[in-house]
Amino acid sequence: MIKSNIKRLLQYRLCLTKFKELGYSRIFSYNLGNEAGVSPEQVRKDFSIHGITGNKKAGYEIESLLIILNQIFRMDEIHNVILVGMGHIGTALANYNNHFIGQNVYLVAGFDMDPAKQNKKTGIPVFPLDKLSELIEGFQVSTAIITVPPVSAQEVCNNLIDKGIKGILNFAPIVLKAPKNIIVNNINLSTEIEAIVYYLNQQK
Amino acid sequence: MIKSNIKRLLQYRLCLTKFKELGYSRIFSYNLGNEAGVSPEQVRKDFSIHGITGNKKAGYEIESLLIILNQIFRMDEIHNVILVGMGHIGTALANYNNHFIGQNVYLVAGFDMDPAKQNKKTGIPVFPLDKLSELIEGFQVSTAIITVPPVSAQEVCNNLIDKGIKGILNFAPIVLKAPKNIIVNNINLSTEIEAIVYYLNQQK
DNA sequence: CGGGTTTTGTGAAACTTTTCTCATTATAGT
DNA sequence: ACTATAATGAGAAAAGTTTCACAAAACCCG
Ligand SMILES: NC(=O)c1ccc[n+]([C@@H]2O[C@H](COP(=O)([O-])OP(=O)(O)OC[C@H]3O[C@@H](n4cnc5c(N)ncnc54)[C@H](O)[C@@H]3O)[C@@H](O)[C@H]2O)c1
Ligand SMILES: NC(=O)c1ccc[n+]([C@@H]2O[C@H](COP(=O)([O-])OP(=O)(O)OC[C@H]3O[C@@H](n4cnc5c(N)ncnc54)[C@H](O)[C@@H]3O)[C@@H](O)[C@H]2O)c1
Repeated sequence: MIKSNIKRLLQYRLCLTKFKELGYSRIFSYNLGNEAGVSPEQVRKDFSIHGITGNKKAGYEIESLLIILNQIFRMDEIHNVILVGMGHIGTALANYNNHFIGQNVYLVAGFDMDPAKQNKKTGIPVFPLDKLSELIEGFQVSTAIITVPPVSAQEVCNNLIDKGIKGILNFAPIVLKAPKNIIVNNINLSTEIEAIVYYLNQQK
Repeated sequence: MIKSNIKRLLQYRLCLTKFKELGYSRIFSYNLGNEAGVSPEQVRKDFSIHGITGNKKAGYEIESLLIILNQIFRMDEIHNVILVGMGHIGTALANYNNHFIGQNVYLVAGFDMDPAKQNKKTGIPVFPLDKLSELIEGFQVSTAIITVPPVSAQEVCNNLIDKGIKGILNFAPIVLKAPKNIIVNNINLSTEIEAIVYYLNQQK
């Protein structure tokens, strides 16, 4: 019960917010599963892992579910995040800053080796790399997003870990190497598309 | 042996290209696994599922591995893809067009409801939605990327399926509902960050 | 108030994926 | 040519994840 359970809980949280906005106050595992694209049993198992219980026949109360989920994900604390590489993807993420779920994740600064990017107004202030230490300490940042070209990604990763970063979301199409105590999440958008193309070809 | 096996094969392919560029001609499961972030046994299992074999003591020949992987992923065929929603993420993807792995995935057109986006020069031509049918048929497109706000995503999805799209990569933070024969890959970038924050909090 | 219905919670079963183990064999060195 | 070595391939075991199945509880309605 590791990654997938956590990602599903975050999805449930999103769905519950939606149901709440629609005026619902209670929900059944069946409806939540339907919205989140999983089976009702999966929903109940996911909840039971975290000791979340509902009421037989009456399902779950949305409001209290959200309170528990917010506790699990520390939605009361602010988590400052930095972004290295203010190119296309980096800029897209920077502009999304005020949408990050629940507003408990904040992109506080971007970094780029290119001085031209350091002036660009992109939702967050952009700095040269020699300001890394200062800002990581100043904003108590422990999570970073890497959006530099693959050839520089490992070097940037090492640098970030050296400066105290503990969690990394990497968009460069390589698998970053890092000590086991560092949380690394590698996302490869090209692979996500290629995989769809593969499955479509299989169907034929 | 489903999604993860395929994603790993695509990653191996990327790593092998890199090793090839570095001048290597043979590789061991140990080295490939190391580069791709998995165990050597996993590499061999992944290969054996697709009937790929190497040589005892001498490992795998990179060139022939790449040929087989290219066959598995139909790298010889061109796969045209469209993009709906030319906002921040859509534009980032459009500008990445000529980098998509192996150059067998092409973004041929973007679509947006906003006429202002239809003029913008962003790597690919952008059209209004009423041109969907025409371009899907003209370019024989079966895969689409959805980068519209969540509130419009399901509607766009239905529209695309209606026009003949069979595979969808969705960036809107909802789980799209689609018939079982349609391949849907939902990516939620916010969740990817939130998950890292969660694991970091767990460590403390 | 009590029987019928609905939904939860969970242990067991089924299934999937990864790791372990080791016989086998290709290669390199002697 | 022979031997030692090093790596694969695959079956078995382990670990992880999802689905099944059903008892128990809460609610509704008569
Ligand atoms: N744009 C996409 O749609 C897309 C899709 C798949 C993968 N990716 C990957 O995401 C990453 C970013 O893509 P992009 O399109 O935004 O690239 P980009 O070229 O637009 O941006 C890269 C930025 O990183 C900066 N940079 C380079 N080296 C640096 C370093 N050592 N330190 C700090 N900054 C540095 C550059 O100045 C540039 O601003 C790449 O690894 C790319 O392969 C992007
Ligand atoms: N930008 C990010 O970093 C980021 C992060 C996480 C999730 N997302 C998600 O990705 C999606 C796109 O994000 P974005 O930042 O690019 O948004 P955006 O607002 O910049 O772009 C959305 C685009 O979609 C167009 N659009 C809206 N409704 C449409 C419709 N019915 N048909 C066609 N086009 C339509 C708009 O005109 C706009 O150009 C959103 O669902 C967002 O929640 C984005």
